[in-house]
Amino acid sequence: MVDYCKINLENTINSGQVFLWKQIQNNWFGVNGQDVLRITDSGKIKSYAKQKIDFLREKDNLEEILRMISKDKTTRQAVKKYLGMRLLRQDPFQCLISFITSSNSNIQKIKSSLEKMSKKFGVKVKFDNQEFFLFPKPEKLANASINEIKSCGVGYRARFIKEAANRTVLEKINFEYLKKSNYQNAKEEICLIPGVGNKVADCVLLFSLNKLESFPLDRWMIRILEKYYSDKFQLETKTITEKQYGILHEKIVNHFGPYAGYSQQFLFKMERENYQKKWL
DNA sequence: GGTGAACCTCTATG
DNA sequence: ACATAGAGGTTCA
Repeated sequence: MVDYCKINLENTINSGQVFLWKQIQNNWFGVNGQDVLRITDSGKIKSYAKQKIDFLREKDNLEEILRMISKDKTTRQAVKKYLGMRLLRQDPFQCLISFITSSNSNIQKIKSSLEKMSKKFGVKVKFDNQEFFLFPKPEKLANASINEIKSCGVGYRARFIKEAANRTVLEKINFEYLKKSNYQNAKEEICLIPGVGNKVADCVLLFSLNKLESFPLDRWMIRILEKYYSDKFQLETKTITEKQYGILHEKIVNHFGPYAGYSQQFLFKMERENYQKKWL
């Protein structure tokens, strides 16, 4: 087995993609929508709901992708160091709510809010002799009051969460349609949801809707671009406006190619680890 | 079209 | 103890 084939689950889970995962002995357990997954260190998945989903994106041609995104010294280094890290294919609704919750927040707080939300609005299940709370169904959050949602510690984001859930129920957002649609179109659609801007949209597109050219630009990525790519991606304004975000994204895809999202994940992981941030 | 402020909440820092 | 800054952003004026 060539080493790029071997997954590093810990690095994968702790790379800012998912928030409701924990390690129990040699297994990782995580809530994924209306399902709970158990993954062994070697990457074998057991699904509570007996779903067959390619959660670890095992059908991606990693050899080709890693070769294609290794366009410069920085990415080559990041890819080499975190070779076993993968992008995950998450439940779209959970992913959407997670990243609406993430805005102007931090990992610990996002985790705590999502755990509270699952506990309050999700169904309790038993899997492998452990208790889990599934992620709330869209109807449940759509019917909840703003104050009930606020009690999960999400603050002003509560109304965004309710509205996103509501639009999902009413099929104003249709994830299956967005999966089939192209990047630009899917992004425009998803940005119509209040609380969803460029960054949150790109996270949802990359982590749950298979848009591998998404390249979420948050504070960290901007910092990384300034540090390693100041020659390639000159920032034209002080703050990243809607227009600048688009221009920057185009330059990024021109440089990294159609799998730019993978490069983002490696760069992000490397920089975070360099700063030795606690993920918890 | 770009800028700056406000926004919930929690934590780290002084 | 208390104030202030900052955090995987977005919206509004």
